Amino acid sequence: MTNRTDSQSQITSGQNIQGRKILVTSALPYANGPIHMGHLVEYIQTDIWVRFQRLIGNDCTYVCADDAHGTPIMLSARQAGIAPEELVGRYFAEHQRDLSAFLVEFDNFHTTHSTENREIVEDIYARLDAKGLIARRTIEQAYDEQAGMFLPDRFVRGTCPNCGAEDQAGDNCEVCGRTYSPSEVIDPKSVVSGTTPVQRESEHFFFRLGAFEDSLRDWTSSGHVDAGVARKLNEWFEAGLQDWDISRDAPYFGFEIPGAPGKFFYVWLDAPIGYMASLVNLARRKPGTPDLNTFFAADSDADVYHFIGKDIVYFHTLFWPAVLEGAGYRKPTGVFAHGFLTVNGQKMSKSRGTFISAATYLEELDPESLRYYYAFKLGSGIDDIDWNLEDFVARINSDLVGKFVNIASRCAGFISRGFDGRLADKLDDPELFDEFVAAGDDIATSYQAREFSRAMREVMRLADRANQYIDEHKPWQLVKDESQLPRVQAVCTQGLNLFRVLMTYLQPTLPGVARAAEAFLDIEPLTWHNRGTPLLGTVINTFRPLMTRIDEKAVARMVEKSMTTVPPEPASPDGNTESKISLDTFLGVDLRVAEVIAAEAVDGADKLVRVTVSLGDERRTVLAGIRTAYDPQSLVGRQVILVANLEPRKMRFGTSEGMLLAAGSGAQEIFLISPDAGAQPGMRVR
RNA sequence: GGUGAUGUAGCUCAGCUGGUUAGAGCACGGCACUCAUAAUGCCGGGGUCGGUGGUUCGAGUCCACCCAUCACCA
Repeated sequence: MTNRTDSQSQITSGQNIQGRKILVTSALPYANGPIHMGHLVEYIQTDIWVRFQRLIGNDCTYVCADDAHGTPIMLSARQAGIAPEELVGRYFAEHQRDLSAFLVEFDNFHTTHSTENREIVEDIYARLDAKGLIARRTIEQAYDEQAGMFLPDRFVRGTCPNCGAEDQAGDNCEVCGRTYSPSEVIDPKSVVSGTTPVQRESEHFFFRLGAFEDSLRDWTSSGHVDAGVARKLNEWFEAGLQDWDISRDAPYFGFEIPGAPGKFFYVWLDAPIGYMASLVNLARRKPGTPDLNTFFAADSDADVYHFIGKDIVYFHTLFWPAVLEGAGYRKPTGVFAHGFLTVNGQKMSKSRGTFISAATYLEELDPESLRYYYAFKLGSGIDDIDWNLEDFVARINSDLVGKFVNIASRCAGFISRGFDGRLADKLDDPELFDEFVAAGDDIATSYQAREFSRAMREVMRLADRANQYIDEHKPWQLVKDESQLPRVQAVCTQGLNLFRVLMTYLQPTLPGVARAAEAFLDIEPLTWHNRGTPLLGTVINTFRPLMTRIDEKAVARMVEKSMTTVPPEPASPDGNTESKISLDTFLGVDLRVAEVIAAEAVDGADKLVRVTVSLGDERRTVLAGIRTAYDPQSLVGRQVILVANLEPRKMRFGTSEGMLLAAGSGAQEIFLISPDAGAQPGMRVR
């Protein structure tokens, strides 16, 4: 970077923020699932920032793409019985539909599975290789012989070598938190085929990240990332930078490495390059738009900003800048990381109905409500933000409808009814108007620094002020006195002008409302610069509600729709029975009255009984470890309680489709639970 | 396990480099108004700023330890 203080101030203080040529990206959504509320934090944050840049007159290009490669996509497609290209194609359309419904406005949305991306990836790889930055080494990796493929760490599961917890991922244990390699796992199983993987050798290609340590230390400490991220990066520097494995063996959905048959580029190499590919695709489709060199040439003086989640900081602040530098490109101006979304203070959960997809949200609620709520919560840091549903309803109804839109709503009627929609020729209180205009400087600084919550608070403070102003002058009383009519017109013109200034400030956050407001006021698109010129003497249109209140029932319906019957998460990883669960968690367990219609001892297992139960309209087979206490024959005809939505569990003797509730410590001490007389098979227990 | 972040009124959050009686919005109580999508305005109750100890003339703000929650560990 040639100008350290300049780029630093761009991030932190909001100075020198105009007259820039800017490229902005959001991280690429993985083409393996729908867009959900967590994704939207990032797209909405980025979109608001981009719209702000354009509003103040910067030349801002916003690109994104689907991240289409990698093992999970390959396996999902295989499971669905379709080609990966087809799977990816479905999400490509769906992702764009959902994001655009939330008013996220890309200049281009491309895919990493594209000719542009292949060209750039191959070119960058060739440049790195020519500089001796690619090392080749043989490594040992878990291999699934039945599926005929090498297994990523997370696709191996087994017993933790440290604490003995069962069914843990191949790279770390959720119970004790220890990290390890898949070869250390006890009794490992492939997630793909269920067989035991073997260790097999393969040659891999590595990017020599360590060669960039000095450069990266310099880059990360000179204002291109926020303080919290810089602290995190320090940890990694302390640990030492290791070479980065950028190749994967066939079968793999991705780009084959030129000159290395059967070797593919790792998805995380080609994903960020997808930013470039999207830009190039845009330039090819629309002549006259900026091209790759505009932003990425080593001597480019344009800005490049990446918005990402905190989980992928590593890739964007170490690998990516190093790859760029190694390939002779410039490094990003800023990498902005945000936190995760929690809902009602907890991780999004399918069983609680808080794992909400964009599509489900849109069935019930207005996208701009979410944009405002996120903006109200977002700062520049990597803290998680919480979507508290109750607070959400109150916030939108009170801030947006009760305060902000209300300013226009309560003034418009007087102007329409009394003055044929014509505004007064001068403001009633120019000083107050100027105050509103002046506040825009701080608000701009907040937007620029991604302190959206600060900006929203300031706008709402002004909205309160505007309502106070109207209340002080009481046009509804003035209107009763004929001689005061000019005052009525002036006061309401003032109110509408205050509204217009605030609408300008909210335009990045509420672009749809802004468009409707422009139509209502019959004005050209709002800009930050023309906000100081009051709207006088013109005719406005009839006011129509710009936003409507949220009905909390709609929120409840959305949660209801998002609820899926999956087993609840384990109460507590350390097995602590004292820990509390929520009512929702408990209700996630589907307990049913069941009648035993057959039971037999399982050959070869001295504890198991194969129990067939009826739920009325459905039969289940359960392998129950109760033989030490019950004679199978004695069970037939009695009623028991079945955990009906337990994930089916494969055992050596077959699959168990549920669990019977029983008290006791095991062995002889097993006491099955039964309902009182009168219960019918299939009845829900709660 | 290591590292990091967070913990301020019922809820969601501000509190910059330590400085007079700790703030906002929502919720709640009272009053006023009736233009507005039962919106708005005024007044009010409510917090030992996670805990303990320390530095300081003075700490929500700095330090140490502890507790809780969350995240990251290529």
